[in-house]
Amino acid sequence: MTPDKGGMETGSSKRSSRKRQAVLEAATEVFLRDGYLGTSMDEIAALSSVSKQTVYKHFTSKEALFVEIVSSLTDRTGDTVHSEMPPMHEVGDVATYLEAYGYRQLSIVLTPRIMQLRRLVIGEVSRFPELARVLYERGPRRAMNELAVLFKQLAADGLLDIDDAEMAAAHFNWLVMAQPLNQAMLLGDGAIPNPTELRRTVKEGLRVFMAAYGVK
Amino acid sequence: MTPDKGGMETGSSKRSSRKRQAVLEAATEVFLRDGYLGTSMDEIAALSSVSKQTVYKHFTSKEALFVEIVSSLTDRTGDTVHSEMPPMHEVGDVATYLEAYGYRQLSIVLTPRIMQLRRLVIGEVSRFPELARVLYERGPRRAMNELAVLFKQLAADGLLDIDDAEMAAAHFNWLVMAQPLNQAMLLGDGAIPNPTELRRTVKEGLRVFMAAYGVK
DNA sequence: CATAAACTAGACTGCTCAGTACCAAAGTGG
DNA sequence: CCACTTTGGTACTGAGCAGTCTAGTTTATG
Repeated sequence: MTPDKGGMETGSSKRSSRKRQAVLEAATEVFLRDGYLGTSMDEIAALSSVSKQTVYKHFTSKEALFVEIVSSLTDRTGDTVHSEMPPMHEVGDVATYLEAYGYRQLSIVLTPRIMQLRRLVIGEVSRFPELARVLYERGPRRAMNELAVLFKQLAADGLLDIDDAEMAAAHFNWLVMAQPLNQAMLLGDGAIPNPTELRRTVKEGLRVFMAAYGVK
Repeated sequence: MTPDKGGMETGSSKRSSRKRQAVLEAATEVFLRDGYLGTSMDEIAALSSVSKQTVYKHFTSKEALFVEIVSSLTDRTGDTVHSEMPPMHEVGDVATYLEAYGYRQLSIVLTPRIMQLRRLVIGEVSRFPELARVLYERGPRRAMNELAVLFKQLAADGLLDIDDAEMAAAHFNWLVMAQPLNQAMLLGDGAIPNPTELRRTVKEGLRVFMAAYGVK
């Protein structure tokens, strides 16, 4: 038994959690690069400068390590996307706000690391359906839900002409994201557009959106 | 040497090509189900009721077999999508034509087999970048190119108000496809919408498109 | 029926891998 | 400074896999 007396239970010795962190970082890198089956525990141990024994002290199995890493990445990404966006308290007009929102969204999602995560999870849908479901919920689903809430408010304020807020959210989301996302998905990280191109994508998508949902 | 006298060179003996076909079908099923690394050549041989030797007589390696299967599937799918669509010789109005086009597109792409192909290829982007590139070219890229041609014509005829036909093609394509595609991609084949829902997706996407690109 | 080609069955090579066992070395806490 | 826990290194188990090889069997063909 560990001498776990009383209160704090942060992480026993400091060394242990340092090692754990090293394993997590190395495993993240290798899994993202080579996929689940393409990754070996020996490689993870080597890259994290840790013995295999230690890896198995912190994580019960390859599967557990994989699930932990993907879940953690998914959570952190989702939180990054949906943090600190001024809640539309009169940032000017609707179009300006939506343009900033869309550009922000795009530049976060179109990142090599996040694209690799998406590819990894999609490739493992049949082996780890839960991970894919979570990625969907915390990714596009969450974004569209929050957009729908915003759109309902804007419609109530007479700033947008929207019947079905969920549908409008999907339209906005994909008008902005779909083309660069799907392109980079298949053509690789080298096909991630530069900021100038992303700006244009957002502007043009927003133009279409406002033509359909803007107040005349 | 094979007694290959003179003209025809269809497929030497008939048995050989039957076996070859059996291997292709079995391999397609297994690769789509278990992925590249998750598939073993023994399993393919067993499922096709053929000896391993015969598998290797027809395909030089696992990699070659995989490439052949994915390429073939990609080609056939691309051809299916882009075949026999009446070339808009006055099918009525533009909206009706585009709605039929969009629905057709959606119902072909949102099929378990094609979704699995997409997932498979995306999961192997780093191992087989060529396959992903080809899937992109013959899939969305090709669809959008042909749409752009159509749009240029329609704009010239004064039936649509379009500046950038490529951009408009991307908008139409993703307004219709993005939501159900991305959803089914991550949530699995059980999340493929039924025809009624697809109809609605197309109608609503088209509504937005026409609001932005229709002539007033 | 004879001959050559294709096929089958299964063993086999050489390799990789997940997970475990063992022991010595090093860090930690009192 | 001493007991105790955590590592490191490494070898090992048991399994799977790509690809080859051998020897015998089936099939097509003239």
